[in-house]
Amino acid sequence: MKRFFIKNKETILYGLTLAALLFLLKWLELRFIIIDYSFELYIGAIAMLFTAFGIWLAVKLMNPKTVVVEKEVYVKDFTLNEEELNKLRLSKRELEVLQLMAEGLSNQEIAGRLFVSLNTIKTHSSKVLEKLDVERRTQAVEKAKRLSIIP
Amino acid sequence: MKRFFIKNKETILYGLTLAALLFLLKWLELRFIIIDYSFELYIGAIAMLFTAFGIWLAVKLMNPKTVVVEKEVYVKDFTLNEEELNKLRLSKRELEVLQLMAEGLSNQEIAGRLFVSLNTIKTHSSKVLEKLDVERRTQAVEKAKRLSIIP
DNA sequence: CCCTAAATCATCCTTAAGTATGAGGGGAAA
DNA sequence: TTTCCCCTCATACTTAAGGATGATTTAGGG
Repeated sequence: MKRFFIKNKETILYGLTLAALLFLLKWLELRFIIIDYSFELYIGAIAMLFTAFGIWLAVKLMNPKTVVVEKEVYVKDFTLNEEELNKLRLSKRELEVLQLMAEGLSNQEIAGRLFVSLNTIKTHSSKVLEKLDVERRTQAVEKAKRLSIIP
Repeated sequence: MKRFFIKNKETILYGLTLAALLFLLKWLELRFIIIDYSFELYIGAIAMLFTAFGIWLAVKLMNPKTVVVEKEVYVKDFTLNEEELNKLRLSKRELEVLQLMAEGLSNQEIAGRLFVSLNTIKTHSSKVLEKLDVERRTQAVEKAKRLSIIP
């Protein structure tokens, strides 16, 4: 119940405002008849009022622009950035290949180390480059280190 | 004169819109009298119209709200190991090439960055690999980082 | 002035890296 | 059971990297 109110806060507020305005209208209508205000003036007032209301509503609801400010944090030793690692969606094998790449091993050497064929490592390394959004292994290593995915 | 129009574009637009709406109102007024639309419905339409107008105006004119999000960037601290660097006897240019290698640049990109030909960079990089006693650039970068010759 | 190291560029060649695509097996989740 | 992802491997191809060698120019030290 409470959550319903919170969720629909803006809508309810809008409704209540309209209701309040209807009262105001009725009152103005009476005055309009009695004191003979000009119809145009009355409409003008309504227009002004709702223009203001629209502006208020837009200001309330408008999406804020986000500005990302990078804050440098100096660290001595390596702590795995799991958040970034999860974002990249690297498979276990792909991460292994990336780590061995970072040690400066060739694809052939990596294949030997993991007891699989050179072609398999080529497939993995291509996937790694793709997922890291780079074109060469040196870039991949640089980016992975920068993101603290590998030491 | 032209600049005046440009400068007050929004204000003029607002004025013209109001004028157009006055026409609309007059027209609606006639219909209101003739076909006997309910007064509340008419007011409601006006209210909706100007609410929308207000929203449009606000979106047009408002400076977007900015939200600053701080993103932490982890930077490892680096102190140059001059002793090791001297031992390697790398020339100034070779060190430059090594540094750009470490940033993940290709030989072609390094050539562009240093305003020399690809062949020149190939010569330099070969010398770097030789002096660092490695066979691939990934190894060179790994070793140079390990020896604290580059960050 | 001569010698040397550095920097530049070139050619020719080999090997490694990377791209594209397909295919088959296996395991986990729907 | 079917679907989906991972891992494996293969073929064929293009591009980048690396090795060997030689030439030219320029700046600095003896």
